[in-house]
Amino acid sequence: MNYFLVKSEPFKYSWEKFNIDGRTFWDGVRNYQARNTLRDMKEGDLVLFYHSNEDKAVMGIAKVVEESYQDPTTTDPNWLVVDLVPLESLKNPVTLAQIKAEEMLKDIHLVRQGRLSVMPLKPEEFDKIVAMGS
DNA sequence: GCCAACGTTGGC
DNA sequence: GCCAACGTTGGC
Repeated sequence: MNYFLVKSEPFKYSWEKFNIDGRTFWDGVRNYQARNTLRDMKEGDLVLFYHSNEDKAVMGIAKVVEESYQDPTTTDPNWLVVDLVPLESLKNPVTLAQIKAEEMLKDIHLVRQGRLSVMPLKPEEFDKIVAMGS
């Protein structure tokens, strides 16, 4: 079981919209490092859903239900998507400021490499953020 | 709205 | 293959 974090701008695709949809394919990744991470996602892996810009907070937990396949929004074979379903909302969204303030979380990609839109998390980092949000 | 970080592109 | 220029992202 692996753990990840994905980012979305809330006005583009929000956690609320994701919950209404019930399932989505994670498209629009146009960065090789992020693509490689998508490729590593396996069915059943857990993914934190982060809102950039307005909220700057982790909103909830999603689950990978379909491993990577060709991005249906392009014919360019370089790009992939995975299918995600929402699992649960965090009671208290965990803000970027809170994450930065945590000693064990200050080195995660979200902080160190802010522009990356899909990134791996260590199990203990995932657990920590979920615990902070409960 | 500004700016820093950083990935990508293209000229040489 | 290097590196400057440029574009994009995202925090502030």
